[in-house]
Amino acid sequence: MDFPERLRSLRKQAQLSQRDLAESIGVDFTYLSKIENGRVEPPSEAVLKGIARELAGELSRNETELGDELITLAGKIPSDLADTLSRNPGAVQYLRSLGDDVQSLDEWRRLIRERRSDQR
Amino acid sequence: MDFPERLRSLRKQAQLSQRDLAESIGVDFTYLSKIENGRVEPPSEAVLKGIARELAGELSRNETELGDELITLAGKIPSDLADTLSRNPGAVQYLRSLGDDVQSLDEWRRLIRERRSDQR
DNA sequence: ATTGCTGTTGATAATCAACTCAATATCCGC
DNA sequence: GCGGATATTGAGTTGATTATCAACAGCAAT
Repeated sequence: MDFPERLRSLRKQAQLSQRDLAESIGVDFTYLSKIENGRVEPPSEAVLKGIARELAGELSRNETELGDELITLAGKIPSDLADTLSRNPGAVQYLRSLGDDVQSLDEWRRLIRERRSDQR
Repeated sequence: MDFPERLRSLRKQAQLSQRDLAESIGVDFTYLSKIENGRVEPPSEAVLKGIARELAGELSRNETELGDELITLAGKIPSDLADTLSRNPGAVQYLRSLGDDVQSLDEWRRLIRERRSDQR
């Protein structure tokens, strides 16, 4: 599911109109419409986080996690993570060392598990 | 060393004038001047890669690696890595799982070594 | 003291991202 | 099929990003 569909689906699950959601996050409702129809690029991270904040409650979901879902679906990198990356040049090298052969979601999950077991 | 200083230093090592370098990458030389003096933000990734391409030869350095150095010094994330990250939602989770306790360059180096030994 | 190279600066332009506003269309219960 | 809520569209605004251009200054060799 792409970002526009996903947003519309989540908003409907939360039983909010475009107007209601838009007003609660402080943007014009016509802008939400365009986003949901893919007529414009996904919005800024600030708006995405606003959406996550409003929807998380209604949907009983963790706000940060929902934010990350929306942000990555929108093709962006959460800015706190981006900051970590650009402050740590080694991190970029590290990702390059992984990048080519770690393409699937499962591979990333495996890395997380490995790391958890390392720490024990 | 910050980005402007580093760029000037590399350019001088390569024995190129601002004019020469600028022309070879297709920007105005006055723009390079401003960049080296920190009068403007570091340039786009396209320009940074152009710089890396031209300097790598002169300095006998790997072009991609030099590009990464410049791009991260400029406070950006190489776009191919950014793409990998946003196409792999798990990668964001993975980085979150590392982020807090992997702050130093040495830690990232250690992760790279660990991974290399895993593969053998 | 002029020529030729190098670097710096101020003003300004082009492009793009992220929106808003006014108008119009669609849907839905009555 | 009317009225009120809801959604869509086209045109325009604003600020940031990413540069260019014209002008000028320092310096070194001729």
